[in-house]
Order: sequence, then C-alpha cells, then structure tokens
Amino acid sequence: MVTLNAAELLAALGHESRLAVFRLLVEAGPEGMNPGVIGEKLEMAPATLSFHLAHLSRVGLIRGQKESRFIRYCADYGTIDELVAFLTKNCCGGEACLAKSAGSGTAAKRRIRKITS
Amino acid sequence: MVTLNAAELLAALGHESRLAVFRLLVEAGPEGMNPGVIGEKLEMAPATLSFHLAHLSRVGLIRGQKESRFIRYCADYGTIDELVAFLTKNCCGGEACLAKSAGSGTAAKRRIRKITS
DNA sequence: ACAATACTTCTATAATATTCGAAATATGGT
DNA sequence: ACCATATTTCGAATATTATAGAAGTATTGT
Repeated sequence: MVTLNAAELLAALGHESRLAVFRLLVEAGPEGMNPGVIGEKLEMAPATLSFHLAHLSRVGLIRGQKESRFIRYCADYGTIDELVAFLTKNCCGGEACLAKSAGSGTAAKRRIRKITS
Repeated sequence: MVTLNAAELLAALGHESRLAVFRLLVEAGPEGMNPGVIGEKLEMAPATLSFHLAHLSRVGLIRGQKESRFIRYCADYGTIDELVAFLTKNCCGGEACLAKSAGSGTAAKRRIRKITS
C-alpha cells in the first residue's frame, strides 16, 4: 500500500460520523446494513449519511450492493486489514507491533523500550 | 480509547504531509528529529511544517522537547499502539486481527471468510 | 550588543469538507 | 397507473483545514 492510499483511508475514518458508520458495519458482519437502519441508529439525515457512505465506498472501506429497493452495505475487511498492516509495519513501534513486523528493516528497530511513567 | 479520540488520531494521520512527518519520526526512532531536518527532507515551508507538528503534538502522536535552539520531535509509540489496538479490536475483521482480538465479543466474529476474487 | 539560526505564532487567503433541504431515481405494493 | 418507500444526487450555505509570507521569540556565536 502506498502512503497516499493509506492517508486516504485514515482520512476517511478520521471523522466521527464515518468512523461510527464503519464500526456499525463491522459489527453487523457479512449481513451488512441498509442506509435506512444506519441512519436511524446514528440519527443522521439521509443526504448526510449518503455522502459519508459514498466516501467510505470510494476509498474501499465498505461496499454497497443493491437489493431491490434497499442497498446492503458491508465493511470490506480486506481494506481495513491492509491499513492495520500498513500502520503496524510503517508507523508502529510497540512491542506487539514490532514482533509482528519483524524483518521490515527500518530504523524503528532502534527503538528502546518505553518507560511507563 | 473512545471513538472521538480515535477519530482525532485517524484524522491527524489522514493527511499526506502529516503521515509523512509521522513516518519519518517513527523511522528516526528515539533520536527524533528537528523541524529543520524534517522540513528539508520533506520540502515543506517552516510555517506549514510547524502547523502540522502542532497538530500531531496536540493529539499525542508526537512529542517535542526543546533542546537549546532546536526542538527534538519524537513519535509517541504508545499512542499509535493504542490506535492500532483500537482498530484491531473495533474495526478489523481480518484473520490476523481476529486472532489478536479474540474474545472482544462483538458480532464481527460472525464474519465468514472472504473469497479472494 | 549584534547578527545569525531555529522555530513558532500571526494573519490572510485559498482550498476542501460537511451539512441537509429539495428534487430526482428506482423499486415495490395496490 | 399511482402512491409510498429507499436512497441518491443536486445545490447552496457554512465550517474547517491547509498554506505560507511576515513578524515575533529564543538562543547561540562573535
């Protein structure tokens, strides 16, 4: 994943409403959820919600599939997995993270153990 | 971590320049780096860089410490670790992620294996 | 004391994102 | 065919964020 792409994904999730929508869809699992239900749960105006759903779709974090009159939106787990992998590999310095990204070959390995103040 | 806070962190990293700055500081390790060097590497105007450093500082992703005429900025690994943990627990449905967050008790566990089309 | 360096804060401007009413589109029910 | 429902797109107002020159604050060297 390129940095540009990662920034796009991060920005998409970096908004309270969109993060809430995405979390709801992750929670909903493969069943997904319609805008109607989402809007009711999160108390968002249809047009506003549609705008955010379009944004999340555009960057690939969710996917919508028309089913008769409804649209079933589902979280795209592959994309969020990639984002987490990117953060772990490139941005993370934690013990857990270092273990996973071992061998990524960056100077981050120089990191000394943080003292929990 | 609350969602509000997570959204703030994601938004902070959701900008190409700030993500680049943060990655550079992670890469730099505990040694950190001065704005002068960062600005040179990333070709950013001092005022612009200062603005982004302030933003990253405000949300706790980096920390600056004055040293004579310079300021040493360092990545705060604890914060990014928390963010990755949040994503893994609340937003992630991947195999790797599920393994780590096992027992978080959300409906995400219902997820079926994605078919790689 | 003065000049140079390292950075920040101030200020204005430009660019982008967010919100949501209203109109449009599509589908299903009667 | 017509009405209701689900959702999107349009459009316009508002709010937020980004950019960077210029001025300000420290600090070091001479």
